[in-house]
Amino acid sequence: MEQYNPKAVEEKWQKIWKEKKEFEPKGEKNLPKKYVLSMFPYPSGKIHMGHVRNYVLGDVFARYYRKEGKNVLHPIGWDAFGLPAENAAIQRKVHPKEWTYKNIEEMRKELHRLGLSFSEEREFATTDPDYTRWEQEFIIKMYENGLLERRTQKVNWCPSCHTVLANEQVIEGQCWRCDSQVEIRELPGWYILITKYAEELLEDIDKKLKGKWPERVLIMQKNWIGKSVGLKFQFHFTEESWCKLNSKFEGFEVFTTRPDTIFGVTYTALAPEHPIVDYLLENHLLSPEVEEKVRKIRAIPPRERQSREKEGVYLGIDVLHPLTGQKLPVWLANFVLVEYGSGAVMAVPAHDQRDYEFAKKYGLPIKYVIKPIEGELPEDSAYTGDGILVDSGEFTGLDNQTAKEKIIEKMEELGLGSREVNYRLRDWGISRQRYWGTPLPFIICPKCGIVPEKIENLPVTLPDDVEITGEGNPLANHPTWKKVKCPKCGGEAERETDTMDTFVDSSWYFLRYTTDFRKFKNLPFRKEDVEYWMPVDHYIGGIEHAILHLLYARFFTKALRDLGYIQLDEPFDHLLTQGMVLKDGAKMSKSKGNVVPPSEMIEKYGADTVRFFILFAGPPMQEIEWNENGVEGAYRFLNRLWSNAEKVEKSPTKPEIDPSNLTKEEKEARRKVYQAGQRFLDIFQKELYTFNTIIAGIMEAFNALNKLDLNRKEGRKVYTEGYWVLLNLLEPFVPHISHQLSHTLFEGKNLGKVEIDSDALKSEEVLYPVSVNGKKRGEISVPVDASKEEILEKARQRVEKYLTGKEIVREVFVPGRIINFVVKG
RNA sequence: GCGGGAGUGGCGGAACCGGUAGACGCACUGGACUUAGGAUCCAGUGGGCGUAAGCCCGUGGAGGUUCGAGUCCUCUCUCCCGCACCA
Repeated sequence: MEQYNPKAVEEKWQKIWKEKKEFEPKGEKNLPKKYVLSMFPYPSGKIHMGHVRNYVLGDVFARYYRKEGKNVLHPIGWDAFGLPAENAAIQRKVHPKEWTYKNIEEMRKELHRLGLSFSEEREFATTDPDYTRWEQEFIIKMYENGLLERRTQKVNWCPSCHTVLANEQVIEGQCWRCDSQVEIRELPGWYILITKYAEELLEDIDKKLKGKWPERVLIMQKNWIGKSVGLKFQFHFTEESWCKLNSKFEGFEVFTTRPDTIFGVTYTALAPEHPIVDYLLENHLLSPEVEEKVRKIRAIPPRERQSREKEGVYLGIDVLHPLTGQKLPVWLANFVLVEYGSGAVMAVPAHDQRDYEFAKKYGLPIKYVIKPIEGELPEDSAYTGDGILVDSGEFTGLDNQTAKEKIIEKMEELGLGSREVNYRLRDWGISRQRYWGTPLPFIICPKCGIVPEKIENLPVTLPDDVEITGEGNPLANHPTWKKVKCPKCGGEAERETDTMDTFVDSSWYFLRYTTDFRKFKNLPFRKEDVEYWMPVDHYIGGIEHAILHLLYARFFTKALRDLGYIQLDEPFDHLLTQGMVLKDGAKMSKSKGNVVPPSEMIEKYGADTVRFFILFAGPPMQEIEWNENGVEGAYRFLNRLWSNAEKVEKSPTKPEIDPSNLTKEEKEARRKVYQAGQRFLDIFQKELYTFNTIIAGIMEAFNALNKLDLNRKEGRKVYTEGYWVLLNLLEPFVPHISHQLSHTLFEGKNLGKVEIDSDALKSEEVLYPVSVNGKKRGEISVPVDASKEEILEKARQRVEKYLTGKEIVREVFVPGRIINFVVKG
């Protein structure tokens, strides 16, 4: 037999699969379906190990389900808008479009080289005008239905990318893409009102995703949405303060999650950017010293304030406590956030750590209104636990949880406040002041205001003749592109020159795949196709998308549902977040110089070896360490698999085996083969996905086969049967070598649904460990049908020396498991 | 600080419902073949003691429950990840 030549084998099968269109989904809608999707890549031009792991995992699922006879949709596409294309344009003077489509070509080739079973007819790039056309329609519909608006507000500005970022894209004050320090600017922009779906997005986490998505992703999303329930109420100014403010402000609103501590309020605090502070400054109502202090605090960016000490100043105005009528000072405090709640708080230093520190610093009174049920109030901090109310008027004596409710009710009854739900989630800013993105299909008319582009004029496409310098917005700088007639009045107007965040593009691509859209051009996707294929059964991707992409995609699905496009609440049924591929304990990156290019590894060992190693190195969720020795090990196994195939007796049918003629070793080998098969099925069906242990089982069975005496006719039959089964099990993991061997040995007839010979799994002998007082002292092998008494007798003999002179207090016999004698003396 | 996850040989990792800890692979050691081997094959490989049979110890640490604990409970240490002045 020839030597194992992975390159030749792999290229051969990749060609066959491509020619036969082996991996296209079938049109028949009565077949049971599985939709397997790995998150689509940004076409940077080169694949990295993270991609390899991502797509190989998806491929394993896809191939498994095809084996099971399912109709499988396993598509690929390109998340192709984005800044790197513009950076390339600046650095290398290539047009973003040219650069992008060239990269797609290259990456498609590299992925193809891995033998991934993708559908080709469903492939597209988000930059295709066919795709942007529908996205623009969705955006217009959202606008018409109050889910999108244009407004001017403070935004995160990345000075390096020259664009605005969504809150989700700012990580610890830095740009998610380039790590630059983000600045706050006031700019007009487009906002998707994702906050309208905050409650549903939160609810469905427990209702629909629990148990099927990794727990930590769900927790991250919950935290991001950040729901809190409490009381909203007004503080009214004292007569004097009201006059001071020229009767412009009655008071201000606060939000608290601790209405039970309302009797402990000793002061109130406003955010530095609060409108009342603005008014005080503008109208010079502060003393020079106070004004200076306020200006100083306001000069520090909110981000930076976090790390600073609590600081503030009394603003010279006072409010009245809504229940006690007590006069309370109004302070400005640097720890109050303008964007949360109403930008003002009631301060309860006794029961809130921040208020406590502030009060201590400025000598403000501290009034305790909750007493712990056990123990004492802390000496030098706030008491934030539960307890009994004291000094709280009619609520004194209640436990604080009950008091929370009662106080809210009371405030509502008196018309002083109301129950309020607050979310941390902000609206999704989708404006990007860049060229290479989907144009926002709106026209700003001096007469009519904002006017959506007419649907029949979609898509709004990008001009090809642009100059990309990195300075300013290329579309805004284009001499003619933005100059249009208003679709409504026909007058001179201007196109919106912002393009969309690329996360919009990736928020619905999985719907597009469901339809053979080259055939059905007049729709973004067919309803019946979406109904059949969605939700995605297995979605596989990196944990870095835990919030960003996954939250946006969930929102988009719900929004499109409410716009009447689909009937679906959640897009992704099961989510698998794969761990990173590390090298020398660190993420592979150019700056660390520890990148292992997949293409080199494939060239050297073949795609099957790379796939095998990645799957064997650890469970999918866990990080794995790239280890060339391990790769060698994988390569060695495939070589052995290849060269030992010559011992197999070629046959288009599985050999018939009569177990009564077999030696103990032969039976054991068969058992291991079918155990591997059983494990294979269990790991898919029980949703464990620990493919590393399937592979270990296959290796174990393979080792047992190779110990057989092949001079015996029965031995050769068992060996052949073993190959028949194991090649089938290996096929999702290492498809090329499996198909090749299967083809030459069995005419490809062994690849199909995995079937288990359950008789082969049974063993005639059972091995029992025998322990005395829980310590293993020996083992016995007994026939499966032996009686309990026979087994115990044999066990007693085996460990006799530990029993003599002792009294057996108890004999523990767990059938099929263990024997334990408890002795005394 | 809050939330989540994890600690098992020299390494990556196995261990179903509490039932032989270390499957499988890497690395290592010895041997075979060989001019040679970094190729391949065979054998060994948690630690300690012992010529051996065997004995003792062992899943971060300390307790506990149990005939029996890597697995369950309490306390504790360490590491990783996420969020972080959200009222």
